[in-house]
Amino acid sequence: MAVDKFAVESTTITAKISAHYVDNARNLPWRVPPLRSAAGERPDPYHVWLSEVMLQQTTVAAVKSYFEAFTMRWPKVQDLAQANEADVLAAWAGLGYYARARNLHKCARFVVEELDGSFPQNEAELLKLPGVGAYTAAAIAAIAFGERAVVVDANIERLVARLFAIDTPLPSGKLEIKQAMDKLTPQSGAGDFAQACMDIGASICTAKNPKCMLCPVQLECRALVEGDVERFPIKPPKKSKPVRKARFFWIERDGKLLLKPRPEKGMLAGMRALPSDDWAAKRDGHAKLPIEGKWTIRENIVQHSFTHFSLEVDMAVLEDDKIPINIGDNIWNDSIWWPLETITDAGLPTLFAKAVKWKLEELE
DNA sequence: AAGCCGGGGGA
DNA sequence: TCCCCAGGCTT
Repeated sequence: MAVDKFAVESTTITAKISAHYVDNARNLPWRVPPLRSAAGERPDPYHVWLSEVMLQQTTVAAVKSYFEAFTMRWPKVQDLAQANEADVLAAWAGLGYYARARNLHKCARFVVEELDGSFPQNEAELLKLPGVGAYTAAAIAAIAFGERAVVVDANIERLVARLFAIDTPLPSGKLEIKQAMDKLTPQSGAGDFAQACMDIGASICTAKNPKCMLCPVQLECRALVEGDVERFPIKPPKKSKPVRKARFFWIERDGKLLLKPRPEKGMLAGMRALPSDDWAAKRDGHAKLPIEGKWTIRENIVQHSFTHFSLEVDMAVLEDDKIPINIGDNIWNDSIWWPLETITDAGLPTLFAKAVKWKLEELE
C-alpha cells in the first residue's frame, strides 16, 4: 500500500511549526500567548476582528499604537457602533486604506444592531460582514472561535510556496497554496497554528534574506533544497508608477485653516483634507485658483507615494488678510474652519499632514 | 482577472 | 531607492 509521503511530510511540518510557536510567539496586544491558549483561553472576538482589519496590508509595527488607541477609546464593539463615523475616520488617519475604517464602523453597527453585539462564530457568516474577506473570515473563525479554518495571508502564502516549491505564478498559485495549507492545518488549534505560520513568515521566512538557519522546518523545505528560496512565490512583474502633480490651497483666517472633506469616492474618500485641485481624477495641471486674490505659489513642497502613482505637491497660499468668513461656503458647501492649534486632531491623511507640517515649519 | 485603494518600515 | 505588508471591494 502506497504511503502518501506528502501527508507524512505535512504532519511533520505541522508538529515542528507548532512546537516552535510555544517558545517563539510574538507578544502582541491582541493575542493570547500560546500556553494560555493551549489552556483554553481565547481572545476577545472584538479585539481579534479589530486587529485583523487593521493588519490588512499593514505591518504589525504600524498597527500597534492604533490598536491601543481604538481599544482605549472604544473598549467594546457597542462603543464603536455608537461613535460618529467622522471620529472613526479621524482616528484611523495615517493608517491608510480608509475604506477599512468605513467598513469597520458599518460592521460594528451591524453586529450590535442585528446580532445583539456578538460576532458570528463561523467562517461563512463572518465572510458576510463588511470589510471581512476570505483571509479575515478564516483568521477570526480560527483565532477567536477555534474553528478549523484554513488561513492564508501573505506570510503563509510565502512560507507554504517555499515549503512545497509551488512555482505556479500568483495569483493562480493561490489555490495550490491554500490546498497545501489545508493539509498542514491541524484539527484543533488552527488559530495558533496560523499565527505560528505568520510569525515564521514575518521573522524568518521573509521576502528577502530569509533566515533559513533559524527555521524550524528548514529540513522539510523544498525551496531550500533547490537552493533558491527567494524565488518563491512567483509573482507577476510589477508595473511602473507614474508621477503626477497636485496643488493644495492654503486658506487661513484668524488662526484657522480652511479644510474641505474629500469626495465620498476615490482617493482618501471622505477624509478631511486641504482644498486641492482634482489631482485624484488624473487631471494634472488643472490647478485653477478657487477664488480671486493674492496667491503665492510654493513649488514641490511635498512628495508622496501611493500604491499606483506618486505625487509631487505644490501649495498655493492665499495672502489676503481680509478673507470673508463665508469664503468656504461660497466655493464649497461642506468646508470647515479648523483652528491651527489643534490641527493634529483633524484626522488628516498623511499626504495632507505632511503639507501642513511643511507650512507651519516654513513660518519659523 | 485586473484595477483601485495608503502608508510606513526595512534593506 | 525599492519592496512589501495578518487584503477587500469593484468592475
